[in-house]
Amino acid sequence: MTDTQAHREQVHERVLSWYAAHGRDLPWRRPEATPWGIYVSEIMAQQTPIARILGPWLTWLKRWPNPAALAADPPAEAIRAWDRLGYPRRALNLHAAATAMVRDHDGEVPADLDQLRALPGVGEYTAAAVGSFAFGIPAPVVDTNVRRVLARIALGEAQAAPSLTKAERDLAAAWMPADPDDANRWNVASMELGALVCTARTPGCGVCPVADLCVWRVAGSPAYDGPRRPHQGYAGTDREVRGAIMAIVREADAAVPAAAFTDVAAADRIERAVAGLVADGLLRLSEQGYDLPR
DNA sequence: CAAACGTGGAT
DNA sequence: TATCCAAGTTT
Repeated sequence: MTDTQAHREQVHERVLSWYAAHGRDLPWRRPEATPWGIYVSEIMAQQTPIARILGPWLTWLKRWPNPAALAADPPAEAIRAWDRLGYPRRALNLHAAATAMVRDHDGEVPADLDQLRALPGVGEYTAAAVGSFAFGIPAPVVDTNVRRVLARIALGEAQAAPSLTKAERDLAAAWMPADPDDANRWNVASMELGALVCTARTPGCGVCPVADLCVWRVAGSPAYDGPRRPHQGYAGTDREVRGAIMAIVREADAAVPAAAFTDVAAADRIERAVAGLVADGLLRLSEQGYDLPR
């Protein structure tokens, strides 16, 4: 009974109606949301909890309602507006992508998977997500939520492997409903199920619409026995130093001298972090010191 | 392919 | 307090 075509269709039905009743009313999901708004939401959501991007998204879209508006401002403004969302290269990428949209796509978000994928900061996931949510292209959207949902429902495993495998891509593709509209709804609905019910830490199997169809659940929710995801530390890393330096430069009114960073860490670590930030284009060295790119 | 890349809330 | 985890991408 498990993982047959009939099983999948039953799961589709239940998850789609669950989403219709319980999906969140996020601003980029509303009918009036533009491809640009959806694009910005996807970049902001990379490795970042949805709750944390809500405010910044509203601010961002009000200030830069379309790609041309953002492209008209210097990258420094995008980096400042990004504030503490993390991975500030995403702000730089967003600005560069807006510039590319103006230059190559008539100021619009391209409605094509390959053209999306060619934009800076857009990988396999984001291209599929923007394609599906903004343009109705029924590409499999395989994010961390979908991976976990499929691992449990279809494979009977508590969690997905540490990194996306070809087997998982194939599985996600096989699970796509044949009808394009259903496929696009399945993308957002299965992601939402993973975000709200089929969560990593304490899954809400008691309220899950497909608990009785879940291979993992039916097997008694066995513990994960595969390889663990490598632990990503932060304290003592260059990332920590880079973050502290960027915070100082963001909040300064003018270029700051290197001396402004001395309290952040040991001199050699500061030197390495600054060099990296300059190489990444997040920092610029002028006569007066370091500032954001213009 | 492994490792780098920010930040903060939850357990 | 320590670790985990969050709509990934790039090199």
